[in-house]
Amino acid sequence: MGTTKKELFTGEQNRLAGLAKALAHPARVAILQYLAVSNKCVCGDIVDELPLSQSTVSQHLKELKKVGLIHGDIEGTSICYCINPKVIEEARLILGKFFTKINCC
Amino acid sequence: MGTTKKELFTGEQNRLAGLAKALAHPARVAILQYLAVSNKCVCGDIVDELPLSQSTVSQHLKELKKVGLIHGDIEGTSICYCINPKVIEEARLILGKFFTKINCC
DNA sequence: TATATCTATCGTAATATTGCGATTAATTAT
DNA sequence: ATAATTAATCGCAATATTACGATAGATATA
Repeated sequence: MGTTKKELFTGEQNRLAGLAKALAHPARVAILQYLAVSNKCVCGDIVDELPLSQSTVSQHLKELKKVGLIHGDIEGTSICYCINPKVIEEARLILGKFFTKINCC
Repeated sequence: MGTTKKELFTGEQNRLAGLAKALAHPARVAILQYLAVSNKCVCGDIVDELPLSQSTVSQHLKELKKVGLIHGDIEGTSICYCINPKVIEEARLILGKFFTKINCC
């Protein structure tokens, strides 16, 4: 046990849950906000921006990458992280649709 | 360690993360969807609806209650769970605002 | 080549989550 | 009063998450 029984739910329910999970930590919310305001695809100074260690930030970036919300491109010695607008839009749509249907009653 | 350092982030970032966390499991997504479609404030037959045990469902309901997305009122021997439209609206607004700001670049 | 910088990953520890069965507490029905 | 139903909670086990320091691998610079 301890593992979510994903196979018992629909693909959409799992996708929504997966996207929500990516946003379920304030550090990851902060990372996305930071990437958004620094219009240039900001790289590893996310670490300087956040009050967390380099390895911890790296782990959070990995989570965001996993669901596709960001992607990282090698830029010399550092890595340039960018928001993936398509997945942001997907998340907006899925969550928007969800709330619309929920709010009906 | 193992605990999120909430104090290092803003109230809004933590609230967004908290609401997202509530949606970060397909069972809780399914519960909210079920409560929404069954227009009468449905009670404990959520358990029959979900492929999980009674105690597990109860735990998920507790999570949803914790952030305020639902509330339960005693109705005789059973408990009537309802969606809290105000918190649904709050979540919609917070997430909507978030995605609008993120999607700008 | 040697050195510095950057980031991923490993190893470890603490805590949280998910899930279940069993029990408990409360209410309703007999 | 007793039995049945409902839902929360307890106890337990397995796995996941969060966080850090240390290390490793890659690329740039001296």
